[in-house]
Amino acid sequence: MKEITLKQIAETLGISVTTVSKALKGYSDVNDKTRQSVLDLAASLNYTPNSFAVNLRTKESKTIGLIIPELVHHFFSNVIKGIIEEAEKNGYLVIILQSNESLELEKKQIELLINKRVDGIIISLSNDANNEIYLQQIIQREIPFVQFDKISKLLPSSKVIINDQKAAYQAVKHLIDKGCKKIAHIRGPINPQNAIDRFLGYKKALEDHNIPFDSSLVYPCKNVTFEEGKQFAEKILSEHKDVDGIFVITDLVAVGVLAHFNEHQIKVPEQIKIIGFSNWFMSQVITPKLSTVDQPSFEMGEQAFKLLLEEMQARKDFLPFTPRTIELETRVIERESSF
Amino acid sequence: MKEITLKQIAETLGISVTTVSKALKGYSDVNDKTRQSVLDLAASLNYTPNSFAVNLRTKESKTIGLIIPELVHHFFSNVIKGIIEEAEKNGYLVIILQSNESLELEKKQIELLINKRVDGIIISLSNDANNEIYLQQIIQREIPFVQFDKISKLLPSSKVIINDQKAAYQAVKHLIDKGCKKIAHIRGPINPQNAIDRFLGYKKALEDHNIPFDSSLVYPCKNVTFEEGKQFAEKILSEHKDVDGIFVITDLVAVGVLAHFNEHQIKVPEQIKIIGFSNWFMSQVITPKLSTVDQPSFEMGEQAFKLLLEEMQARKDFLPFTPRTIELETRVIERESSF
DNA sequence: ATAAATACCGAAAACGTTTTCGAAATCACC
DNA sequence: GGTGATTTCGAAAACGTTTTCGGTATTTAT
Repeated sequence: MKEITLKQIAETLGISVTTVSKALKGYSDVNDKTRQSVLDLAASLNYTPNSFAVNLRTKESKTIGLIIPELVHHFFSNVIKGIIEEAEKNGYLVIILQSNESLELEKKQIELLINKRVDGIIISLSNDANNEIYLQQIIQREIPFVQFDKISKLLPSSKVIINDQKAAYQAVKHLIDKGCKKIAHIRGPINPQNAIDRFLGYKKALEDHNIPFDSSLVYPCKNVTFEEGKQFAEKILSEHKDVDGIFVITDLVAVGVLAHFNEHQIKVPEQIKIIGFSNWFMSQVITPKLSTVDQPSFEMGEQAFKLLLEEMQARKDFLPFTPRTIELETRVIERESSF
Repeated sequence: MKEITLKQIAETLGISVTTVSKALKGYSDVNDKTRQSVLDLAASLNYTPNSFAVNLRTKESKTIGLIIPELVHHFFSNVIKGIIEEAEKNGYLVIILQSNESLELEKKQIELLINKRVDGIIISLSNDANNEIYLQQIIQREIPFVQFDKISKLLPSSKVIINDQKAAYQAVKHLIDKGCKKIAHIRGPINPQNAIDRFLGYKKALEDHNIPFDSSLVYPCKNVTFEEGKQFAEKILSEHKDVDGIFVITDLVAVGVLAHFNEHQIKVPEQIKIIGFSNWFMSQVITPKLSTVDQPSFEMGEQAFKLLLEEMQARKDFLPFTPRTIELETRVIERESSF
């Protein structure tokens, strides 16, 4: 069971390696008959080119790298799915790494991918990352590079994002429209851009509707977990009895809030209305069904790969490339938790 | 910004490429001083070996392929996480593909991975796959190969599984112990081995406890979705009013059942007790909390990679390798839905 | 002093492909 | 039959690394 090579085909056919290669690659300077005999033999031997050699020769591997903070997460799995499917359509494979929200790991993984000489890199940053040198180095080395969701605005690369500020604004406005007067916000960690933007959207919606902003109504998550949702729900109840609405950074945490309220006979939406973020599958399954902001995760993955492909092709053709940013639409989904 | 190569280092140092390579790889036949100068220069130039060339020369890429039926799935994301982490520890990267339960895609993807010459393949089969030729070909070509979860028993490869029959037996026995007399089973599709085994476990538990097996109490899923759970819940109620227990193939479907019962004021566990499978995170969040069978998904991933590594190393050293099967432990988790 | 052992280095082949460039052979045309 | 165009082919270089093998030069032992 030895590997079939061009050389073997050439020898059994009594022609040169060059001609075999050309025949297989559809060059015009090879006779129809010889081409046919090459194709026939290659097919019967089940020949496939040695990709290691092709990589070396062509300097590309048709493989891209993807780094995400956390794999086991509805939003990210959907993005990954979008990336993989779009990549496969275009003949690319995807190597996935997860940073576990660790700067150290993220750095190491980027170097890993660069050393592997992937054709491009897609990344959603860990919480603490920002304008780190190891990120700038990707751009300096002219490696095609796309950020999505959790991005560094400073880094001049292509990006796929939603307008977090606007989306949050609409979510909070929805609560206000439903009659809420005192709205708390369970926000994400301090650093990530999208947590900041959602917070700003929350604040602006209040101001635009003449509701005074009260910083004691803002509760920052550390790990963005179900458990934190339960804890903050309790804290909110004890610190601000008259809160009648909560805008939560993401559905998972909002479900924690709901769980706590269910256990303590707090009526949602009668006493407190809740809206989450990202339209997790489970949010329409629990009781009461959770209102949320739909975030097109699968499409985000597709677009991220498309942007990367643009840059990869531009670089290959030595064309100039200027990064693009794609902003996807979101929409409020009204369900029982904010009726 | 040109790529640094051994040749460049050799030329600036006035020595041969050979010596540079040896110095970097710690060969003993190179003088300490020359080694040091090579290491220094390499470090200052930020040299990293061209992996395409290394791959070609060493005939390995330190990359493995992983094919799963569906990425957006709590169980599979956890397995993937286990595989990636274990692989990274050992210097391997992971290319992920998803078959979407399509035989066609699965076949194409395996060929893709073989042509990419990955060092090994880990797979969880799509529902319809069994002993297909394209699977046998992996083994014939002596590509290190591990199956997990949804496996083909006939295929002589390493495997990581749970004892589905035993686990199902224990789940049903749990319902019986709790007093259930007429237990329905919402099972998986006809083909996959684990659906078959869980069904057999269900049947055996009934027989061992003198409960007659009634095939009209078995409801096979097609797509194993939340929606199917709701539909079967309704069907069971209309066809068998006196059912007092249901064993469901997986938590997601069981949550659908619960949702339907909640909507129609069927009391769980008072009227009907329910137990699911795989200990999905959500199962302890919904009301009532779902009893289930814990399936160690992360560990399954770790073990799968370890088995693959064993085989990869054996092949590299031309040692004989006989496939191993690792069976992981499961345990029934009792929660509110079966009190 | 010579012989044998050791330390250090480099030429060269090999991995398998792609592509350039020139040569040979065939053809068309007057 | 001679010229030029066209068709068809292959030699060779290149991608960057690893490893074998032999050759000096130096050291050690006698």
